[in-house]
Amino acid sequence: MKLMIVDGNSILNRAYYGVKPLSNHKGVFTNAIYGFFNILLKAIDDTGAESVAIAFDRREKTFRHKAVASYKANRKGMPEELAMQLPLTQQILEAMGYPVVTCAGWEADDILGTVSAALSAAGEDCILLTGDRDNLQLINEHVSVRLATNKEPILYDTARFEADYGFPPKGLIDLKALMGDTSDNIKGVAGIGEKTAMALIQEYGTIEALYEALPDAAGIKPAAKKKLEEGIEDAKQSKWLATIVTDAPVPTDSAAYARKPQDTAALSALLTELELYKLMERLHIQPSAAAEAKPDTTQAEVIPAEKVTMTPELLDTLCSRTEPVDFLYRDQILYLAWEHCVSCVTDPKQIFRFLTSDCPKRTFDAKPVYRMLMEQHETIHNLVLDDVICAYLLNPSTSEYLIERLCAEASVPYQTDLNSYADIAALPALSAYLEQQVTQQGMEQLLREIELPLVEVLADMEHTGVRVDADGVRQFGDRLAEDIRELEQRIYEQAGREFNILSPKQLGVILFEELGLPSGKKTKTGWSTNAEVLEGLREKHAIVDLVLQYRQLTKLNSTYVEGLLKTVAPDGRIHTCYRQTETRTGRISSTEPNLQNIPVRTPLGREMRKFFIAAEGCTLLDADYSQIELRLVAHLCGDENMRRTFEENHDIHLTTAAQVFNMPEDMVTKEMRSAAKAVNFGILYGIGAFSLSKDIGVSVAKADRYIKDYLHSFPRVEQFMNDTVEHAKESGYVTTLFGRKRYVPELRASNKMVQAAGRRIAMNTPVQGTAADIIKAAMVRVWQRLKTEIPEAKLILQIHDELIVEAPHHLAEKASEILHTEMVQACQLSVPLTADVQEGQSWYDAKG
DNA sequence: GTTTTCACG
DNA sequence: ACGTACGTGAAAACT
Repeated sequence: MKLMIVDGNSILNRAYYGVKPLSNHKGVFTNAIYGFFNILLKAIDDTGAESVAIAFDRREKTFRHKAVASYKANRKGMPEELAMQLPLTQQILEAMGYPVVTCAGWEADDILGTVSAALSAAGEDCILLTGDRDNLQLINEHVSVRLATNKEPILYDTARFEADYGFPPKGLIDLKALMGDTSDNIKGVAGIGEKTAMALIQEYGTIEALYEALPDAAGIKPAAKKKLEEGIEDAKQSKWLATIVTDAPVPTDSAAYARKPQDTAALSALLTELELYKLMERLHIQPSAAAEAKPDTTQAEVIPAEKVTMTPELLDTLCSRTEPVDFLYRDQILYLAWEHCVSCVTDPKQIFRFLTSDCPKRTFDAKPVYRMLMEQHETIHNLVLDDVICAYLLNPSTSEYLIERLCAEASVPYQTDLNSYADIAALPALSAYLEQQVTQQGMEQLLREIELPLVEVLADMEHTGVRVDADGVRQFGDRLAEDIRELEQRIYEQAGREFNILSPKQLGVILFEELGLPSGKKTKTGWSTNAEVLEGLREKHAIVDLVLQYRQLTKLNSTYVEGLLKTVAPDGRIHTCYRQTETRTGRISSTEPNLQNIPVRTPLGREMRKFFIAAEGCTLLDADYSQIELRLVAHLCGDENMRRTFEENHDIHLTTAAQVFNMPEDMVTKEMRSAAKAVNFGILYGIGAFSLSKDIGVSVAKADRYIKDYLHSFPRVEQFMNDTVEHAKESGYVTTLFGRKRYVPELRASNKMVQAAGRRIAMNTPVQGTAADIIKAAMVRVWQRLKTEIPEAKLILQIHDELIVEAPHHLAEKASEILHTEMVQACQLSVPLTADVQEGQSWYDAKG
């Protein structure tokens, strides 16, 4: 019966700093808990431990023998976000049945020391799980330590320890006695650092042996000798402090740590409340519906759903209902729910009959249903709610929306035993809850006028797709392949050997070791070789430029040429997938393929756009908003100078430069304008001097000056940013002009870096998010007008601030007028919105 | 499965 | 000592 004893505090601590911020929707932090169980469960799997005990500190006021030296007095108190996760972790462990061991006045490592010493004395093996190297002193032939690190855990036994340190595990105590440990308030011997201490312990083994040999030790420098002599009392006291005790009053019989039965209901309730769904999956735990009473309507009667046989007459009745019917369309079966009844329809004709009937309908994720119907030139009639859209509006930061999870959060009973009917049976109550929440949080208009109508618009855009000249793409790819082969040879020549140019690791070896180029920035795993670093090395060696070219060409070839060709449908068009519940700001994203990042910034990359072409007899209309985000800043903060610039349609970067550099506009140079432009963009992201300086190639001090001057010139901008952050700190979230919400839990973190990121998020989201609201509103308006006035013209692409319509030549002018009008009128602001519309046979031509 | 790089707004 | 602007998605290398 092999026991694993876990240093709970140490593992929780490591998990907290190792896992990015994570919290449930109420702002309870969960990252440490999540990381803790990942480490623990992995360790149990890997080591095959048969029983597990988890020790935690209980550092009560009770003075213990070591208190005299103000033991660990300077160890900082845990950050609040970590402290709140500690009792939760213990509760989860207890629900799982694992023994949680604490002892008033003793620390977790004392418990590890005591139990492991007792077991090994009795000849029993055990494993210690910890993130603290101090515990390595406990290793002996029966005790090994699994050390959790930022990367792979290391399993230390005596042999591994000696290989790493050059002395037996007990020597670790002596090592600390000499070199000290500030985090544990152990001072060690003044003037003796890690290097010297290592050498001494490797030579002498213990401080006792060292001091005995000291008077006539020849190998020790006189200076070190003197320090050692003076520090003898410190060394002795430090050794005592560094020794983990083995006599804590805890059970030392491994039978005392047997696992108890798991309380699955309690475990499920805890994990559901914390929204730790990944962990629940790993533990095979179902989310629980009764986590907590919610302060709202849907507490509701738990009337189990009744399965009803569908008949033509019943379907008729449903189709003419005036109350909403919930449906789900899955695997070509239509599931229906109404008034505690569930049923299903399999006949395609009947499915169409229902979906195109007049009765109000609700579903979870309508877009695929629209897509299915559009194949038959049909559409859903009278869709009044889409649950997945509501769930996204309520919290856009969720990675995945599942009916079962949402039910758990909404306290809607979820009857797993209904099997394939479980989702549909839960839908009526879930729909009611989500709709009520959206309304309560002031997002009803956003839902009704923008997001819900947009579902059909996106389905239609996907369905229509965009025509691609696949042969043209292939030829372009062939040209690239030739150039790539040539570059490859020249790079090998320069390097003196062949290697994988795309491997950052191998490239690093070539550049920084073999060619001896100056290595600057590092990533977690090695040297950074990104474009920015390489740009700086261009002058130093001819290979660098070739590598940059190679990267550009291979990127174009694999991501765009090959990637795009894979997705061209038999109709010669690409039907991208627009994702409406993906981004935290409200933007739409595009996948399979991503058509929102087709190259444009370099001449070669831009060539790609020549292959996105209009259908026969048609032309492409490309319309983009001009500086919509800066206009929004002007509107949101109410700065009069900025407002006037846009009102009079002046060059914003030029007027900004004139303001910041305090001079008339005709004195502003090109460089000054481009600096001002960089500042303007920086403002949108929550600028920092460091990044701005890199961006425009001036000193950090100068960049800092620019920012200060900017904020001084536009005090309302600074005021707005500050107010937004303050409001977000109080309420926990930020909103857009249309009421879209995003929670910013980062602002409540104690880590300064995380907090700073939270401030930038809080400043940027209202701007980026409102721009997203506006273009979505424009899309709905453009789509509706095209549909009724010129149905031959189709909206086909959206690239954040740009819309593309495909229209027959003779209708292009009318379509262009609709596109322009609906875009600029999508929202009334204190500044005008402007949109430029251009026309061409290809995307390249239409964006000249 | 994670990391690095790079494409876009 | 560290990392350094917001929001995305895809491919290749690496563990």
